Amino acid sequence: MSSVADGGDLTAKAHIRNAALRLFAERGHDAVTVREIASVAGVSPALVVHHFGSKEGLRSAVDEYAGRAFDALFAMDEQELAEAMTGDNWVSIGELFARAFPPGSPLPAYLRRLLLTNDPAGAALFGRWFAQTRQLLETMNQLGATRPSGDPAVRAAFLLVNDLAVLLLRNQVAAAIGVDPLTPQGMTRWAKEVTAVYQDGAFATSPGEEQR
Amino acid sequence: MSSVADGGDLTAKAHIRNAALRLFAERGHDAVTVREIASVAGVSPALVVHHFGSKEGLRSAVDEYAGRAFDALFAMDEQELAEAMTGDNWVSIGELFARAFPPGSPLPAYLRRLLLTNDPAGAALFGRWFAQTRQLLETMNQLGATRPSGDPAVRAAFLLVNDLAVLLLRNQVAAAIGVDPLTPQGMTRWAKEVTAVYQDGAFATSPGEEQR
DNA sequence: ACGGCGACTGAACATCTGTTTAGTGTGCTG
DNA sequence: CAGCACACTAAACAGATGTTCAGTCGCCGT
Repeated sequence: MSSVADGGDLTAKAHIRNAALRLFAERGHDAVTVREIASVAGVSPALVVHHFGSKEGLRSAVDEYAGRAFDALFAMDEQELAEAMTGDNWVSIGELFARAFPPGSPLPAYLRRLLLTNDPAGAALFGRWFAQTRQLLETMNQLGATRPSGDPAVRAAFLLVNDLAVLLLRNQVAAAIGVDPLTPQGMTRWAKEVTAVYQDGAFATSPGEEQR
Repeated sequence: MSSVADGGDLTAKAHIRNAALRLFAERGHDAVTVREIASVAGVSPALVVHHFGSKEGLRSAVDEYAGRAFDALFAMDEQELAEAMTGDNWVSIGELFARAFPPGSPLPAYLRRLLLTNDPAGAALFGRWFAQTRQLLETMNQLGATRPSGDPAVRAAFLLVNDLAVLLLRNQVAAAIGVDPLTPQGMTRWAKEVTAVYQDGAFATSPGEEQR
């Protein structure tokens, strides 16, 4: 769990996994060499294949490890979550991330790789999150906390994808608005706008136009 | 412009650029070899470095080419665009893409790579789009088409990022809702929900107050 | 016809890649 | 203590990688 004390009492295998996670997240799987991972982990290249069979084995081990960490974010009681989300209090995935991981964690960046390199691990993760979002909205709907939608699947995908966008484009957003949206300050600024739009909309309902 | 007749009267240099664009978009810069690009383009590996100096040179040539194509999407008259966007008619970036590029175009996937890797080309592109989105909202605001926001920068980033998310997560979204959101059918389904949320919000206004 | 020039190629080169092999030390178990 | 399993390493290997080199071909102006 902790990534602050990387020189702690971790096993060499864990060191390798952590080094690979960080390097994969920063530069992508193919741009990172086994020798590099081994060097960062402070071991010999031969040891990483000894422990993980191959570079591909290491990759899937990291995928599984990261996937487990991500799923833990969503593993809260859904009913409780739905009740906490009354109207003006949308808990975004970004907030869950910032709450669970230390500031310098490579996990957000790894999620980006996972989702954008269309590998099966990312697809599976997205599928699970989509199902959970959809169910969450259904529950909130029954609580009267949401406006009903004519297309619940697309509505859920839209909200999920919007949340993920902040994670995926974190760096670009930070450069644009001047503050990292995953820091506390950035998050409150971001959340205020998200809440405003999700509550009242962004467009003026035009005076003469028809109301749907 | 045209990518339909790839075997047409294009110069070999253009063939190489196109092949690289497609392969880079599909599998990432580092996972593609010069020999592979040459093979797809039907030329020798030596020719690609003859024309582009190095693999890195080819990469930046492709970046520039793609960036030009992307910017062309936004190069419409802003005032006109703002007026077209009255309330229930938000023209998303995804729609601009689908309107400009043929279905099988590698450009959406390349945009994903561009924004995913933190290379300067992607950052510059996002910066330009952010500025344009912000100005568009400002214009729409003056036309009374939008609800004013307390934080225009974040509002613009939020809307831009939401649009981009559909492009970035296109495959996952397609798997989740059962239709590619960049096809006409997918776009109308998606746009309907986006419009609904942007117009009326997604949450019920606080319980006990004003149910529709 | 000729000379030059640029597109284009096959083969070679040095380097880097993931992986293998053979081996060293170390701690645990009988 | 003997035996053994396991973490770990240095060195080497085969193949792939980006790039270079020497040279061929075909076109175009003179």
